[in-house]
Amino acid sequence: MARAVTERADALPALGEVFRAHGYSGASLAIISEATGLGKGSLYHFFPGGKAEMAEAVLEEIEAWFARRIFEPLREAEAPAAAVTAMFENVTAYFNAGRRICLVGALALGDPEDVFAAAVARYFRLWIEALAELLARAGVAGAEDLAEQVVGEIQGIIVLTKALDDTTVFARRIGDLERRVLARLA
Amino acid sequence: MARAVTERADALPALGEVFRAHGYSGASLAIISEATGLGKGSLYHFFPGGKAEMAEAVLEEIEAWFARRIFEPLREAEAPAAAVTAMFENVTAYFNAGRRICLVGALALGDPEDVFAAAVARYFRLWIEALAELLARAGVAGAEDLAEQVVGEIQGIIVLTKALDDTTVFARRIGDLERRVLARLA
DNA sequence: GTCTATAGATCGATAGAC
DNA sequence: GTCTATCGATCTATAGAC
Repeated sequence: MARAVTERADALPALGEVFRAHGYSGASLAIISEATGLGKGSLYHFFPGGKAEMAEAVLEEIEAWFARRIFEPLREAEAPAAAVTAMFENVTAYFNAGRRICLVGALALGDPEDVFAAAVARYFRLWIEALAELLARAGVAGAEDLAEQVVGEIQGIIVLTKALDDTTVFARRIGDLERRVLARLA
Repeated sequence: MARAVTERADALPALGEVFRAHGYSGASLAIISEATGLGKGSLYHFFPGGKAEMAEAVLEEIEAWFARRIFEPLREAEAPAAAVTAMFENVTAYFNAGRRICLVGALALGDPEDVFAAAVARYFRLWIEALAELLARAGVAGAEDLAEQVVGEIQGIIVLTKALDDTTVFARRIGDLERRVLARLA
């Protein structure tokens, strides 16, 4: 039996899935309440700022996850090829091999009034910087350009996988992308 | 002075921009009414099915535009390099050099209950098929793979450009992508 | 902390005058 | 075809008992 929801952080995973499934505007408090198992009273107790604060908390958790599992390993890596492979493994795990979309990317496209624009921009900037730094250390020419291309391409793969409702697209395109990046390290 | 709205089609451009800016769930009839200059009475006169019919009509118009300006030229092209260049020119024009997002991609990520899933999937399938056919005729090995990669990468570029709020990302990445595709034609 | 009840606004959609 | 008025549902958010 899962631990009961006794603090904000316990509700974040379910909150993330709700926003992924319905978008920010489409995620009503009724849906959120059902998905988290928390009544409105509890939700506003944990998130006095309402839906906006819930989404912000989810974005913070996502950035923390990527910082720990993606950005920092890239910065601290000593073997570039292994670091690239590890990044794609973690990306594949996080996006559940294409069954899960990127909430940050979805908010980039669908954010009403750009309320989360700063957090969205920071996520992508941090990712590109960390990858570019690794590629530069590996002696790749145009490291910044390649990093920008790779991070963008991952987002495109997620869009395409969801659009075609076909997870083989994700596996095929992520595998191909990884091979192309590794080839640049030689 | 612009022609008055006297038929469905006249309202589609404004409708498209509303859905792009607010998403499907976030586009309320109040916003739609203001953006189109049509009262609710007129909106329901033109679109008896309400918001869902408006979005479907927009998607149909988008597919028609891409069919005429992107898919068919790819299929009918005799000079592959010129066709690729023309595709990227039309894509850049359509997405206004990165200032405009792809509504189909946004619906792929944010569609509630996947109401438009079939239209979304068809759009991407048609694009990939048309491009793959051209690449195969040009003798490119793995034409289907490259086409899938390119169409996905364009979506990623749009996401990244919007996320970073920087149209130089679009110009840089689309230019680079075009060069990489042209290199495969040699 | 969690619950019910409900406020107050806005939602999509309809009706009917013009 | 377009307008205003309005319906009933749903929305976010709050209040107050427990």
